[in-house]
Amino acid sequence: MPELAEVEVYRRLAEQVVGRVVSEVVAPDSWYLKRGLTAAVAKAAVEGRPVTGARRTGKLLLLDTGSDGPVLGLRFGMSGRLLVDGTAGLTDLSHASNRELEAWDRFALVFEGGGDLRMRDPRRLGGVELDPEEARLGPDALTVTPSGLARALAASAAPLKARLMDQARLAGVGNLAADELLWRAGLDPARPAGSLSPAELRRLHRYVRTTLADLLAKGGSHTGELMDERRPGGICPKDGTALLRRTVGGRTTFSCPRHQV
DNA sequence: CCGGATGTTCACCT
DNA sequence: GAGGTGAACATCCG
Repeated sequence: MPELAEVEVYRRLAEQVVGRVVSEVVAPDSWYLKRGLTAAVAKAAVEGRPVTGARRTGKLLLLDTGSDGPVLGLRFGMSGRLLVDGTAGLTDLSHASNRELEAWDRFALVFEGGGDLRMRDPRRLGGVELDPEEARLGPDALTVTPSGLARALAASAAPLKARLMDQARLAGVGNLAADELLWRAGLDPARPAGSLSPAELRRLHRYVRTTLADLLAKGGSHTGELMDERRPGGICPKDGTALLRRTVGGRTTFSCPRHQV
């Protein structure tokens, strides 16, 4: 589920806990703690500290704990959700069931005075780390500049879609958003990333930003126009051509063989 | 029953 | 070095 749009919704939800003081860290699943983090270390690092900021770069949600405190980095994988005070940031799930089990709660912050922030993740593909290397991520796709995008694609033989989803070069574009924005931009996902003309680069930059903003405004990465056609027999909503289904950059990819060139 | 799914990381090839 | 592939995680759905 979570791509940039979903994580931005989570970030806005997390703003509700800014100003609250962490009374307890609940980390029952050691597998969910990444890069050597342990429950004991996490507790010692943030218990008693206030949450002072809720930021986001790409799909990484960052919680600040004061100028002298660590940063908590939250990743949601494909099935992770955020709940604050028992309320989920997203209830409109594309095809996931609405089954909810507390057994899937992998990490939580409990606050003084009540309330909590929980990560609920059935598949355990997400995780929590302390002081994530934010510099390892490329510029956020929602606000990337033309030159930032050009750098992400520069002189590469890799497929355009693979580069757009490379979080170290451009942060936030997931599989669904990549297909949607390339479809809107009329660009073939398998084109070598370095083969775009200056005009195509400008066009792509415009569609990266507007598509992600649009998906965010509609409430999720599954709200694109291409979503309903991501199935056998799907057709291009623009021209009715049978969509092409293939693997590009290791991920299932749908595109229109007529207008995406 | 089988295959695939909105993500990331890593080992192992070419 | 640059890409590509498959595995792992655990659950649900068609």
